[in-house]
Amino acid sequence: MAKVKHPRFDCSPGCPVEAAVSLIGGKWKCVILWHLLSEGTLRFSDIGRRVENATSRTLTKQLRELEADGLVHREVYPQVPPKVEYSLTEMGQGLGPILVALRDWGDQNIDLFNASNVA
Amino acid sequence: MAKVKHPRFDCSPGCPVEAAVSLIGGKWKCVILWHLLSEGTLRFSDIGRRVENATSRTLTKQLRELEADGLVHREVYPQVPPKVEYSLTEMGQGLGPILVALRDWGDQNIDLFNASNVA
DNA sequence: ACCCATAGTATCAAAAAGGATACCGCATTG
DNA sequence: CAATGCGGTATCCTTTTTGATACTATGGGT
Repeated sequence: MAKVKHPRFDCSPGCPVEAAVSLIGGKWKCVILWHLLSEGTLRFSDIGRRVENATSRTLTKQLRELEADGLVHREVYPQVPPKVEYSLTEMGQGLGPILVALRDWGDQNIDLFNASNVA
Repeated sequence: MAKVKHPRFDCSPGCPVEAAVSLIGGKWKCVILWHLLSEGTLRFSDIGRRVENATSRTLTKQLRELEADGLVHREVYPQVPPKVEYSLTEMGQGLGPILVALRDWGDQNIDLFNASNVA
């Protein structure tokens, strides 16, 4: 199910670390994944509301890539008005520890960012 | 010491997860960090040899960003021929758990990548 | 005298990512 | 009847990132 044809994937061939970052590296992907992880299934517009500052085009692209990479599941209900639900696949759920590790590190060091990020 | 003025940093303002990925998101940064973590101090050319496929210009940029972000330390020896050593700062060492989490996840799922990545 | 290694830089070009804006059909709501 | 929400698409543009290539100074080895 997963495609890793993103360009950013030719370090040490088959390097699992780069493989992983290449999947979560999009500008909004982590935020999306985080919300899906903590809130479960969400509709497109729900995600949009949680990810202010992202246009719907951008959001769509990020979600489609996540889907193509096998991290999220996209369920389309053939209704009008349309309804599309996004949720994490099993593989996507597995990202939990990574996101937690990222958050922990960020929390510990974000004061340094703010301190030197005054400009 | 750390600057987070990278563009990719305006999700939920101050989101620690995005802050972290924005620092390790460069194409070669994880590989560099990984080598510095497992091998300790390395010279520029040492890194270059471990990161085949990256031009020296690209390598320089990645390293300088890592330095500006406070993750690696750059020690210049005023010699000829030049000698420059790179090592992880304390903050950089703290990335260990993240890299391990990424690698673990990648290892568990990389077979899926290969399976569907035949093209 | 010649060549190589070191740690880059400079310039140009290409590609990839992301954003702005406008638009769609259709049903519900007012 | 008009406006709104839904889940996008289409088109264009700008920014960001990465790569290719050539070049630098110097000192040591042969």
